[in-house]
Formats: sequence, structure tokens, C-alpha cells
Amino acid sequence: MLYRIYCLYLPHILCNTMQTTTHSNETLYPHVSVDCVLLGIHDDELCVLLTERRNAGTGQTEYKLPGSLIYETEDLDEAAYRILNETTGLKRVLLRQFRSFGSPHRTANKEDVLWLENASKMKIGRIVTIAYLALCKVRRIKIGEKYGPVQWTPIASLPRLPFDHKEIIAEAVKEIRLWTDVEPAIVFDYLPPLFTASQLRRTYEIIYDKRIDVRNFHKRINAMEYVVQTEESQQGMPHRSARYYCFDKKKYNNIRAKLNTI
Amino acid sequence: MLYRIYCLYLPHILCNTMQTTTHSNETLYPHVSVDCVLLGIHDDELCVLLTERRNAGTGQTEYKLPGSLIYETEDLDEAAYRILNETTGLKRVLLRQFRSFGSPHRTANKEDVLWLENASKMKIGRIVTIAYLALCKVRRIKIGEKYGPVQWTPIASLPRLPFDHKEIIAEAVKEIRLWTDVEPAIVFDYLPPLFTASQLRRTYEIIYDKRIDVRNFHKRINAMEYVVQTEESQQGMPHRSARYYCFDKKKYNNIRAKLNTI
DNA sequence: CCAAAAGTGTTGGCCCTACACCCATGG
DNA sequence: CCATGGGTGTAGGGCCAACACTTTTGG
Repeated sequence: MLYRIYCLYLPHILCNTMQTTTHSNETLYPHVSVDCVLLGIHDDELCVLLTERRNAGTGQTEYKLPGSLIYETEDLDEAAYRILNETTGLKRVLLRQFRSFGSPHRTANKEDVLWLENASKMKIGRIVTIAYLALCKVRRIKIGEKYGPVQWTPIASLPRLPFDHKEIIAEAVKEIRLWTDVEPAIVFDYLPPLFTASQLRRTYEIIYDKRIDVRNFHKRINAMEYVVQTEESQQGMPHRSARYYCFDKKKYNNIRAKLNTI
Repeated sequence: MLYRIYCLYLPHILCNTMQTTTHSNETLYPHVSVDCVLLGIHDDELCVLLTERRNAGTGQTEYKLPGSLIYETEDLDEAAYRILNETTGLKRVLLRQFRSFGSPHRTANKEDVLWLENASKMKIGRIVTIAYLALCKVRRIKIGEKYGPVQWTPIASLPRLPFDHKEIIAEAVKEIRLWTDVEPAIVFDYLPPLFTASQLRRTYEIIYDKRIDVRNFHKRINAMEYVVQTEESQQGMPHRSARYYCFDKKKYNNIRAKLNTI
């Protein structure tokens, strides 16, 4: 467990600085896709958001990472935000690509390719995919209301997934620890605007899969200038009410900027 | 400056674990390319290896990052090692992709596209490139002997470069600090088998663009179990001779493995 | 008054920084 | 003997880990 107050910077992290252009009347570029690994925490488990689809042949429900081919004139980051939005309705999430997957054997399974050819109405050969990663605050209750049917699935119990999506998820889980470590804003972006110390602690505990000492954690919060106490506290709990904290984005960015000029 | 002995792990770092297949009689895949940012230190400056080409029209010498379209059945990592080898003759270098660049405006400059179409004998539209990064121990003297003409260029004084190669280099320089920090093996892979404390220190100083205190640095070397003193020392210097150290890869990997099971 | 979670301080170790002088060698 | 870089130790501060009890609240 690390508290790197001295290194606070992940190159090219995004928060929807893109202008959102409509590409839907354009043609797809059938050589490159973008897949999003959206991680979240539910029932104290690290979960990944998977989209559902019904297999036309077998009638069974199948799962995959939210993703899509890119459009002819679409930037990669733009495509990632499009997928994020189409899947969850969210727009402003700290999102960043973390790796490309381009093995020529990715499309070895003919079933996967057939499905994609039906979905895109294009002939599919090889596809290189750019994988994006975010901690994503879609609450379970909102899922599937307006957007496509999706499912938070614990990373410990993934179903069968097409292409190399399992490998992509495994790499993403390794990567998220490095990220939250170097750019803690990711964690605060994930939490609601007001959060308690234990919510923050549980989040770290689940990401790092490790217990954190409660007293030490409070000291750590106090040391983080950009985590500020509020006057409000949780109500209606059957025990002592917890203080709410909030994230001061300006202070954070100031510190971040200073650290990277040294 | 950071000495993260507790976090020693960069997911998916490569050291030519690929079997080298020959693809030269296959066709290229004109939608995806791989570019390599090979960094090195010359005259106390951080440099990048650029390949030279003569512009058929103007007759001028132009520069670009070593890179190539991938072959139809070639993996991305494999393509990166192919480019590394074709450019420098090296095979075993710690290499890793660090970002994809896929703006539809990458190929906005028609001159760049024309050159690529001539070189590949294919019609070029949009290209997504996967950028790889390594510290690369080609000595200046070896350059251009057997392989294509290349040039170590200080990153502070880059010439005009095609596509978005300048942006790629800028991102690579940001990334290399994170990497050497998390996976110090990169630095030792760069240095010769026997190196002095000041060589190691200068390397860090140039990568981080920061002076390091000599005494503290010696303590730090002593604390790194995987950096071991040898009995040998530099000869023929017009001053006190420096002790050689070497890198114990086994110890390093043991520590690395232990840290990542905790 | 009981159950359940919130909140709080101290100590010791380790790592980091700052800082100045003598040592070995070749010319 | 001089110029050049090599090599060494100490003290103080900050961050981190380990550790146990009291407080608040609802039921």
C-alpha cells in the first residue's frame, strides 16, 4: 500500500475533454476497435461491467466487454467516451487507454467473428483493439434503465467471454492499482461527492485486496490536503454517524501541477 | 526522485519472449503500425533514435521514428521486436507498448502519406499506431554499420518529424520516468554488464532531469540487494578508479515476485 | 443496555535529505 | 604536486506500521 504524495501524475488521463461529434451516419473502420473495462465495487467485490446479448442460435445469454469498432473519422478517446456513454449514460469519468491487444489469434473463434459480422454488417478479418480502463460509478439500480442491458460481474467469477476479453480484464485489474496509486483522483472520481472515511477505506481495500488499519487511514486522510472534512454526517445509521468528506479538485490539481514541475 | 522498493512491477513488460517468425513473404496490414521510441543517453543528453531517409523530391534528409506497418499474421509485440532488430541489430531489450495513437488527423499531411504509400506499395488511409518504448543500449559507433542509417537525436532539439511523431516522443519521455521508477530493471538493462556508481547515477539524473546527491546515492545502491559490488574497477582513468557493480537479475526477480504476492 | 461502527495517539523503524572532506590515480 | 572524479557518515524529519479503547447512535 502506497501513498505517493510525491508522484501524482498519469500521462494522458482523460475526463471527456472531447467535443462529442456524431458519427452514427458514418461507416465503421473494421480494423480497430475500442473496448472499455469499467470497474466498480458491489457487495464488497471488485466487479467489471459486462454487456449482455442473446445468442440468436442457442438462445443463451452471453456476455462481453462493452466495446465497438471505431468510426472512420473517430478518435480513439472519442470512441471510448462514446462506448462509455452508450453503455452507462455517463459522460465525465476519468478514463484512459491502458493497452492494445492485437494478437492475430484474437479472432480465432468463428462464433465471435460471426456475431461481430452480424452486428457490424461488415466482413471482419483481423482486429486490433485498444483497451480503456476506468473506475465507473454506475450504481447497480441504474443499470439497464435507459441503456443496453448490462451486468456488474465480480472479476473472480467471470462467465465465458468472447475474443481475449478475459485477458484484457486480467491486465486491467493489474493496471488499476498502479493508476490509483499515481493518480488518486481516480478513486475520488469514483466515489460520490460526499463520502465517509470508511467508504474511502473500503474502496482502497478492495482495489488493493488488502486490509488497511483504520487509525492509520484517518491520519492519511488528514495528510491529504485535497480531502476536506465537511460539517455534514451520515444520518439514520444504527450506530454513531460518520463524518462526510469531500474532494477538493482545485487543491488536488495545484499539488499535482507543482509536483510535476520540480 | 523515488526509490520504490515496495512496488516493483510493470505489467506486460517484454524481453523478447517471442519466437521470431519470418513474415517477409506475407502482405502488410495497412491499418495498424508499430512505432518504437528507443531512448538512449549520449553526451549527457536524453536522445531518441531516429531513422534517416532521403526525400526523393527535395533530396533533403528527413527523420522519423523507426516503425512499420504490421504484417497480416504478426503480433504487435512481435512487430516491435522486428523493428527493434531491423533498426539496431538488438534482440533482447526490455520493451513495452505505452500508448496507441489513432487520431484520424494523423495522416493529414499528404507528403507523409505519399512516402508511406511508396514504401509499402499499398494504398494508405487511416492508420492507428501502437507506440513502444525502451531504453536502448546501441552505442553510437555501431549505428548504421549493418542496419539502416539512424541517428541519436537529443529530445530537446528534434527536427521536423512526420505524422504525430513529436507527440509520441513527448509522451514517451513522460512515461519513461514512471517506468524506471516501478521497474528499475529497465535502467540496468540499459547499462553495460559492469557499471560504476556514477554511470548509474548519471543515467538516473538524465532520465529524471535532476541532480542526485552522491553520498545518498551510494547508500541507495547498497540498499538494493540486486546491485552487487564486484572486485573489478575501472582502469586507466586520470583519477581514482571506480568500482564496478553488476545487476543480479535472479535476486531482482525474486524480490519482484515476492512483492507482488503480498 | 446492547450491538455496531466511528473515531482517536503513541511509539519505533525505515527511508529520505542535507551536508563537507579525504582518497586514489595519471599526468 | 595537482587536477579530477571516487568514495564515505551523521543527524533530523517525515512517513508508515503496529496496536486497543472510548464514543455515538438506534433499537
